[in-house]
Amino acid sequence: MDIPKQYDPKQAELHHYERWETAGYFAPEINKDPNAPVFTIVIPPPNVTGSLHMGHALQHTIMDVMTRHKRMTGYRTLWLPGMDHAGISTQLMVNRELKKEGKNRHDLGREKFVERVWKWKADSGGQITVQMRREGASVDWSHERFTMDEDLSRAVREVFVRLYEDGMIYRGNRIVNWCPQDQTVLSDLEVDKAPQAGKLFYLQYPVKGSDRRITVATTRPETMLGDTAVAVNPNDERFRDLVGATVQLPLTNRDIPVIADEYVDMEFGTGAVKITPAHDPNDYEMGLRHKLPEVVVIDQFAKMTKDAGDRFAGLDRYKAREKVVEEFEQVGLLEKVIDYEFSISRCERCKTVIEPLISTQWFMRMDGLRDLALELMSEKHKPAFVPEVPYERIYTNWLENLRDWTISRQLWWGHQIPAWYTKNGEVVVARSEAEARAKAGTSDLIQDQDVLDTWFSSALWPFSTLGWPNVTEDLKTFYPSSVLVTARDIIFLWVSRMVMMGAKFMGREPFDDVFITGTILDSQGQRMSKTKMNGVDPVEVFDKYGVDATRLTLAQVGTTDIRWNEKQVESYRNFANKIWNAARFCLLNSEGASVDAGLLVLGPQASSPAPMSSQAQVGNTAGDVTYGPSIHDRWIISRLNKTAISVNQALAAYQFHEAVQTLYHFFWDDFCDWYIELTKNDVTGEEATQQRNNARSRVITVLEQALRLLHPFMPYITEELWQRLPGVGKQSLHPAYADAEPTIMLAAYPAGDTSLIDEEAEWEMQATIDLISRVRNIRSEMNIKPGERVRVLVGAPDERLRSVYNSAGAQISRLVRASEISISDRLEAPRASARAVLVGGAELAVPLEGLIDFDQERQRLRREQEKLQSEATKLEAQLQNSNFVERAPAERVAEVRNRIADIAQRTSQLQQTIENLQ
RNA sequence: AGGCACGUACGUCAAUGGUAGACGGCUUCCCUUACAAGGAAGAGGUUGGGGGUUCGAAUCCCUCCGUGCCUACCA
Repeated sequence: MDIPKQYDPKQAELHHYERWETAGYFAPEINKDPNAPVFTIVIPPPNVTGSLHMGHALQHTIMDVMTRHKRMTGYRTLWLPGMDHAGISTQLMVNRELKKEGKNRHDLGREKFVERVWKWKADSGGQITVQMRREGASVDWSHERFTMDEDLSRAVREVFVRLYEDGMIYRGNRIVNWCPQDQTVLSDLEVDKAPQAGKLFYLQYPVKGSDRRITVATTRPETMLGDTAVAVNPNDERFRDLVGATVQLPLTNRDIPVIADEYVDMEFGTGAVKITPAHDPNDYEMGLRHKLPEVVVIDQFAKMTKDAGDRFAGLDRYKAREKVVEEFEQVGLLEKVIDYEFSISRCERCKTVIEPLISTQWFMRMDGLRDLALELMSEKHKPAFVPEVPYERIYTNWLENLRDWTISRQLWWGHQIPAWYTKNGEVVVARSEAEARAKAGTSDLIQDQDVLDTWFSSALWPFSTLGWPNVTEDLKTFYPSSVLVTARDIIFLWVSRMVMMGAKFMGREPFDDVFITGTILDSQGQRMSKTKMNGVDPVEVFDKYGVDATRLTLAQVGTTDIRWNEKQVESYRNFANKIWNAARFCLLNSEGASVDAGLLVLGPQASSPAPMSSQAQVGNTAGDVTYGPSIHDRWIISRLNKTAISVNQALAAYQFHEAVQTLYHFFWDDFCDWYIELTKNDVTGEEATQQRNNARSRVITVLEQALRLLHPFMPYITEELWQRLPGVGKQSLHPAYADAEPTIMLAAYPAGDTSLIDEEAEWEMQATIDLISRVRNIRSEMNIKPGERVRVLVGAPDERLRSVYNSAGAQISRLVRASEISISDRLEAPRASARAVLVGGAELAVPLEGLIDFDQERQRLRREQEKLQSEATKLEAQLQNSNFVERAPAERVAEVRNRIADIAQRTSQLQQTIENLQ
């Protein structure tokens, strides 16, 4: 058999995915057990414009680990993929294309433009679906959905109509975030706020009928043209007499009142605020309170209107700012200008500065929906956030302070609002134009030109993708989903809205749990972003280290923020190579052997022979009777079962880091470093004896179980190797998948069996490991050449220990390169020996005639003694404390006493040894 | 401004209130017939500072210092 010495991830990544996909292994229908429990995840739909970034790779890895684990455990699993139409992003993308052709969307007109977007999607959208296949994501592509699919669009219209009929959607005039570039309204969540250096202008307004002036401070002088009041705090002594007065608004011929409002902060600026209800959200609110007129001086293109006055009309807002300041200076009303840093709002997509404008938009009333979500949390504790702290509170606090949601957008790409207007301006909301005509009693209707916020359709994702409003089999089977995996920055934008919509239209939460992943930062601790150019491309990492190594790195990120560290991936690349070579060893020694779970049951309870390796436990048939199992055989089975139990527990608790660590150490430390080494003598025998073949079968069976355990994390290498193992086949599959062709992804996940945990074997094995480590330590410290053989003398008063050492004698000799090993009840060794103290009062000596430096040896032993002594000192101090002895659990106190006794024995043995060296 | 996290080895991160660990890096030795992407043996910590609760604190409480995130507002 020809197996390369190095694992080549690309080779393994080439074929398996396609086979899994075309064979239908990802689809829930592959599971033939009618009573199988169900596990569902809906993917957070990436933007159709997007390509894979680290955040996706992280989320997908975690979702895939869970899905593959559940699938192997026998669940009917659905991981539903799809994409979001991403209104603004996509429209921008196509706009840019048009620009290159010297056109804009208005040249095409709405219909042609939308066609063009669909064409763009067909040609170059959905890069990410290719990358997801590379990742190994076991999503069911037959369930792939797009938020603009006809079915999903129908769900959108249905929800809109029902909410409208319930009075929860309304049309109104409000101040909104307006993007002058994209020509659309934006929700608060689509606006980026960032501090920026600017200036604060102090403007003086003359008070009528007096020679006083009142000074207001502003960062946006151009808006003064639309001022309709000056506000002061009612408790402010400085302005008390001015409340009710009239001021002459400079550069205009308007008179405006001085009003009093609690909102005004006396400490800030001059304590007097100019009020521009049409161009500032807070002023707008105040305007409503005081019934102030709204003078619109800036239009939707951020240019000044004619109401700004003839001199300003048509000017860009920043030009107008300069001119206003200039004119104030000329008339001597500019008091001062100071440098001032304030935060400025920009469009999240195009980065243009937002202009607050009053405009007619559609809104969703959130109070009722909010209450439904809060009720789910308080009464059913759904959804359960992982980690619960701090996300549950962040989520509920936000809900409690929720404002109405602006749902209309002035875009062409998206779900056009299902509202029609008659000639008389009547509004008809309907599921279709036909229904609208019937309702209105006329066919002379014009549909609202706006589309819905992209997040409107995303909010329906957990049920719209399953066929709602039809009550389909999918909907009945897979709703609610089991867990949502996402990043923390869309808890409000998306998670909360799905919960509200799920509660409203499905009557229950859309998912049981919400797993919030950590954030992957760059090596400087900065967030990765396109603008900073500090992102790491997951595909490049795949190419360099392999998908499996990258997945392992990402899986252990879990919920904590971490700095990206390529060294970690490299280390898991090495781990993959270790797996490869362990398998290589097994395969090179596999003649006459076969995977057989029966060989793994070696305990006294081994019972009837019934080969059922597909059972989700590590075998259950009679073991090797002819040639009794060795300690290391019993030991590795114990370790394997402990590992399986621990990994299952960790996964159930979303402890991915724990699961990865457990698997890593089981495979590398227990299986490779000890088990393979200890079993090598038997496995590499020249003669094809039953004993050799059993040993071969056993090691290959342990390997097979380990590959299953690793599969959810490392799908490619495990499948690649598993396919090569002798003895795997249909019988390896979980019973629910009995019809499928053999694949590790449908094999039964080892559950672990507590009855196969063998503490006795673990203790005995530990004694052996201890002995080997001691001899190696001596070799190393005494600078004994690797090729040089040593004699090992062991004295063990305990009979059990002697038998342990005896039975492992050959392996020990091999691993410490001993020429001979002699075990007796009392150590008798030449004076010129290096010595060590072992467990249970046993001692060890390595005769080093002519090699030993007595001084050096004494020092080595004293260091050993000191280590023990300092530990003993601490423990004794604990025992001195009567409170500890009285109050700590008896078990704990006993532990300390035992340890002290053990140390005392070792110390005195060491003392003896040192004295004998004199 | 308010709120919330975090601070552990040189680096990145673990650790139900019970002897602080892993990986990488570092030192020494070894291309020993699965693997040098490897093997063996080591060094490295008063868990940011101070105080408290407790028999016992990395862990719980207070405080200071440092870092990050979120929310609101900054006229």
